[in-house]
Amino acid sequence: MPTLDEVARLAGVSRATASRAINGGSRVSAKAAEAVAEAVRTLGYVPNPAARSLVTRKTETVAMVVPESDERVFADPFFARTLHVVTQALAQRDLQVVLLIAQPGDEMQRTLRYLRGGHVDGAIVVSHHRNDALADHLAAIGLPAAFIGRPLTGAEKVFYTDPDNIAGAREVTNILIERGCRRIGTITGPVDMSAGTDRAAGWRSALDAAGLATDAVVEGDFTEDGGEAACEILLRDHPDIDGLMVASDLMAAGALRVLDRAGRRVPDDIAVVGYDDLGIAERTTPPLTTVKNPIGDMAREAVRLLLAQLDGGTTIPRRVVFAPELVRRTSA
Amino acid sequence: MPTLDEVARLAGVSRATASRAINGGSRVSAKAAEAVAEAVRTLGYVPNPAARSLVTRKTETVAMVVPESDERVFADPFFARTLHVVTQALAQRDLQVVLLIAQPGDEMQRTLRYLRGGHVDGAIVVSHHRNDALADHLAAIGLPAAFIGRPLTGAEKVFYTDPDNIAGAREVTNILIERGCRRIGTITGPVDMSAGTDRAAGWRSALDAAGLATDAVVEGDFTEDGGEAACEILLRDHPDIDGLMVASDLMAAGALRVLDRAGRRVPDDIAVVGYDDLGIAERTTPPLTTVKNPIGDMAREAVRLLLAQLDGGTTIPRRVVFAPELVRRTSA
DNA sequence: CCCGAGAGTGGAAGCGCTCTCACTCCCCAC
DNA sequence: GTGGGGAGTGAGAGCGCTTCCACTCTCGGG
Repeated sequence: MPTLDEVARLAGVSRATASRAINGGSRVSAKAAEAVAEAVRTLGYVPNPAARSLVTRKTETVAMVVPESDERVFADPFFARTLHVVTQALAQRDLQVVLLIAQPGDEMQRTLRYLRGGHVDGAIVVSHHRNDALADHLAAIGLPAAFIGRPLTGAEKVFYTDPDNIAGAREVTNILIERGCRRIGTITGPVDMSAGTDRAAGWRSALDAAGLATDAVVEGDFTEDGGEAACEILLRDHPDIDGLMVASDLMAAGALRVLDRAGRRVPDDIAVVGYDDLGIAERTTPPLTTVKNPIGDMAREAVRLLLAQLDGGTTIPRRVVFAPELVRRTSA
Repeated sequence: MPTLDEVARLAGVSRATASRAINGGSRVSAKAAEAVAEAVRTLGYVPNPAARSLVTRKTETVAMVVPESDERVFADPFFARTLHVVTQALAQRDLQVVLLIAQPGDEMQRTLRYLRGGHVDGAIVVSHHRNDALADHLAAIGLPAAFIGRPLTGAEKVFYTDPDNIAGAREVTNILIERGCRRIGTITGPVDMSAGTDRAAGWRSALDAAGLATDAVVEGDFTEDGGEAACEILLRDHPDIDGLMVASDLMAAGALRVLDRAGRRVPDDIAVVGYDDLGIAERTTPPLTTVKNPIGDMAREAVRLLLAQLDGGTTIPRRVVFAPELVRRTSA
């Protein structure tokens, strides 16, 4: 592997000039720049990133942290879409993305050590839970970071983007109320995630405003099987429900299967609404009325928040909240 | 950030001893080792990876290269499973995985520069195509690598694992022949991938042996929509087919939808077999008879091949081929 | 009692790069 | 003519670490 020294020698300049020529080239004569470029070409020189980052203290790498089981990461279109957008957005700045999938426990310790070790310049965190305490940890490490989805603890210490889940859930529940449902249940997300608690809160707020009962609640886990199981419990304990707000389309798909098996027609016997609108909602039978989760926008904004920190601008945490958008189909 | 120097000073030893104590600890007295460990703990010392890899010439990082559009990467369970297994296997050796998704073109150039730049110790390549010429490129760079799936060019220069696609396709096609199909078509994979050409070759070989016509061929692209489109063409051009071998379950799922719409009963009017058995095959209607693609084994083996190179053992290319395994369901 | 082996240690070189600083030009305004 | 300033350059320090080498010290065997 050729070094900068050899490039400089071949180009007939000093190592300092060669370095300047390679990085941006300001304060370098056209002649010198050309000679260096030529030398780089003939030698096939590629800068050694370790040496470079040893002195610049930059790695040009960003971690995408997903404190979740790998099965879920790939089963849920949410992650795919997020990773896609994040990767694209960071690639424009020539930043590499390292995907860190780590559940709480040993793996998480390894991940934190990795983040603390200076392997990356910053982190994007997605699908975090209360007990991973990532916001606190990252704030303690002092690593620039942006969260997608509001952390349940330590939110005030970090940058994050969040959909207005409370408003979204309230509005979509109102669709059920307006169409005449009087006994409305919900399958929530995990209560250790803000998307879980907020959407449940929105559901409750809509029912409270309408003077309806809020006891038909089962916690789900954002998976299809979990939605199925939750729906079975719900039907058993509250057989009279005529409306159902499910906190994610994936869970709703599972719930629809259960309703179908139970012989309940949707939306006639029971109207169902979901949440997310990431492709699944239009493929269920019947297609789901749902709320759009603007993950593309959120991911892009999270990248922007991260870059703002990397560029040395802000260090005072900022947050960006996205308004919900209803998508009406035939399930309610 | 504390440095090794500070650790050494606090422990009352030299930097050299502190370094030895931290890495393995051979040739270090128990007393010194304990003092260093204590100092590391109180200082919260984490080694600087850039400095370390500058001298060791190791990065403890492995790239997983996927020359494919990001949509496909996440739509196809093949990648999820592969990435999962690779990540798990490498984590046991404390190796980080960097996911590089890059289609031919500019992105590919960036990726190659990244690989050449010494950011990673090795690479696992999956879903490569003829024109990306990755085997040639990686061999030229001299980077330790292992391919999952035989490269169509340069296969002799690299380590790879491969399922025996020809045998698998032949055997699954024989199921169609044995059940009495006489007009058997195929939807192939992309012909610029070995999985595409090999499975088509296996299909052809089975038909040749049985003395049947091999003209009902349409090329697909390993996506669900592509399978749908290919099946429509096939039905239009060869309305008399009574058997269909599809080169992937995902495409077969699309084909089944087309057959359903066309009013053809499966398997009575037309028997269908797929390939891969990664979860989709059991969820289609009817469930697919298919061939198991042992991607877990292949991925693990690829990691083993890579580690063999990293550990300085072999440099003479080796390959491991996996025998096919039929999975009988109701579609044929 | 001495010598050699081996364990443990520290000094110092050096990995490949960036960047500060001091220097030399050269040009232009006065 | 002279002085000031900007453009271009190179010497050299130093980023934090590993590792070679030389050294000391402790034993056990002859």
